[in-house]
Amino acid sequence: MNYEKDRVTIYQVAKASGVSLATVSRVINKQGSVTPATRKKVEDTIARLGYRPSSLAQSLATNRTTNIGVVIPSANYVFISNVLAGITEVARERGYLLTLFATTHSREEALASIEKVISSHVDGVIVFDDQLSKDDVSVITSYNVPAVIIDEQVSGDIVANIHLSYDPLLTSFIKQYYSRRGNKAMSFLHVHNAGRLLQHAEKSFIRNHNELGKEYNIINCDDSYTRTYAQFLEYFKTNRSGLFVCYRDSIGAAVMNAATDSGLNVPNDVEILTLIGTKYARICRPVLSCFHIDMEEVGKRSMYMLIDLINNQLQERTATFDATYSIGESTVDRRGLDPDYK
Amino acid sequence: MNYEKDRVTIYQVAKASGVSLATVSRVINKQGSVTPATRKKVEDTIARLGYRPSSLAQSLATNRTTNIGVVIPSANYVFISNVLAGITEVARERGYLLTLFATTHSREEALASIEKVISSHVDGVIVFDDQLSKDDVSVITSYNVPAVIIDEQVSGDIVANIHLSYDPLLTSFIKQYYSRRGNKAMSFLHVHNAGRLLQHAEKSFIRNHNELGKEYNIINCDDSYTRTYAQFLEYFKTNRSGLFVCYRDSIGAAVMNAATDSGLNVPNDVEILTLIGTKYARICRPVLSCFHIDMEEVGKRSMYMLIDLINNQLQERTATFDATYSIGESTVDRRGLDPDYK
DNA sequence: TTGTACGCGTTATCAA
DNA sequence: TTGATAACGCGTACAA
Repeated sequence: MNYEKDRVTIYQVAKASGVSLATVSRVINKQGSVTPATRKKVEDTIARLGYRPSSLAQSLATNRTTNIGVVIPSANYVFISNVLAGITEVARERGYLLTLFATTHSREEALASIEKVISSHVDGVIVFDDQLSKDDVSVITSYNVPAVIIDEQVSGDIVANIHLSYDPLLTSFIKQYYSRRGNKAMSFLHVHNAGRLLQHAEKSFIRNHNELGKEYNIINCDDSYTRTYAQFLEYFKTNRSGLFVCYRDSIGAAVMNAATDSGLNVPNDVEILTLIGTKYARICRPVLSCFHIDMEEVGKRSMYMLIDLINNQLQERTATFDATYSIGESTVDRRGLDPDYK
Repeated sequence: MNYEKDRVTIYQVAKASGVSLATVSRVINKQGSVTPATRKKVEDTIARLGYRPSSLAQSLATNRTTNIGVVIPSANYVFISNVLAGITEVARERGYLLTLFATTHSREEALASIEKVISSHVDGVIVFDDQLSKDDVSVITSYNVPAVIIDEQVSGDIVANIHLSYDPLLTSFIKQYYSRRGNKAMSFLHVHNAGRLLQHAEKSFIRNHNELGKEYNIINCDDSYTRTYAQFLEYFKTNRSGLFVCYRDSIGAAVMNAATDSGLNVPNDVEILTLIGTKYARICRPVLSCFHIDMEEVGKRSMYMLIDLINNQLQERTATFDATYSIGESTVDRRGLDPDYK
């Protein structure tokens, strides 16, 4: 194996086949007319020399990269990697490559990502990042890069939005809870810097309680199973009941296990609701009740929308995914939610 | 916002600033000497025009992309996304962009990915894919692309390997189990097409049993929580005990929950061991006993090795990650494993 | 059907 | 300190 082999160029292939590089270009792009004989001749030398076209040069010449940028927090959450899996699948199927622009919880780095997106010449970009505002995203589109934004409304000619709808479900959950026989105090687990999705849910939680004139708690906790588990082991020494609305399954499981391990009964003493439920809600005992959106589907859909956007044939610029209530064993009420409940 | 704005080129910046494009190039690359006055002049027009250098053209000219390719199965496993998270973090910290080459369980697509890796001009590649053999990977390095291979041994000048070591731990687990008081029949859960890692473990499982002259079972199951749960709900109607070695936490949880829900006691009737344990092992009740390697650390390490490899200053071409035994409640023995146990 | 010549947006070498 | 000019590897009108 020759590791020092320099990149074989189209020019070398042309020379070795005794044709011009234009002909080689026609062969590899399968367009324009080429005699079967010359085609074979060229294909043979391509195979012999191990020629691989430089996508860099191709992109520069055609102004297309067949690369899609994906802006996501590097955070290692299951629901994020689910979105990524969906994006990945469609990308593979449609022949796109994915460039990852990972952000952190730092806003500066998020902005730096935007610069890189613009520089990188991607054909389009999918943004699923809580740190970026509308204006930040507009910068991208102002450079003529089509964008699909998940969970944030941005307008423009080459933008599409995907809306993740949790609020109506949460509203009806709260209202029905109190109207039926909600006797436990409700607490919302606030996680610092966990992003827009959680913020919206928290606002909705508070608003609903205010409207109903009900007391509620906001409990600060870390976005970590271990620490939240420890925290609630302590908590349940003095508090022996409650309904807890949690961000992710890990957090919900932490509260639930802490309750169970404190000798409390779930759901009779303590109820748990998880906002972003994944398949891990089901492996818990008791099974976690959760709100659920198929994030892989969200990823697929955003990719399909983006491709249509790129090809200028996107009809509907907004897609909404409604969360559903996955009834587990960590809540008392098993009747489901009426979405039209007033 | 002007969406029709064409890409501003270095040439336009030069013209607008009244300098040559060579000077602009010096300014954006901060090298060569430029008068503070001209520098400011250029920087101002860059800001005014909203110029962003094309990384495409830069890469073509410098023959460096600052892009790292990542070849992983699109499969949506937690341990894979953990690796990706580790890679991502170091990439961000070191200013590399990531290009994702997702493969499926189809070998053809895996080979297609290799072609794309070569075409894409990445500065290096990290391969964590069970479908690719040594020879496939050698193709990449033969094109002068440095590579770090996870869980497969490939040799060459510009290759580094990361070895995930489960076998010794599994061996001592099995030996100690029988030498102490292992009275339950051991079963290995075989998942079709789950890749090399599981294959190795299965081989090791069988070899150890043969050496000890012990009976064992191989049980085929799907790589899905739901289906495996259903399967074992059925299974436990007739089989009321056993020790089950499972691939991932989901599978282990499926068997465990099926056992518990069948009125069996874990670990007294049924014991469970998970090979690739993640943090989700701990949210289960009982807590799953598992073998564990910090996959995020694996990702980070592979990135560090690759960067060193690219810069020609990698000392140690092989890194080994030894699995540790995370003792949970799904196995009877809580004494841990002696790695030197014969 | 095939070849010539130019452009894509940079970097880098060499003069000035 | 600056400015021409030649690469980098390819696509593509246009001409032959």
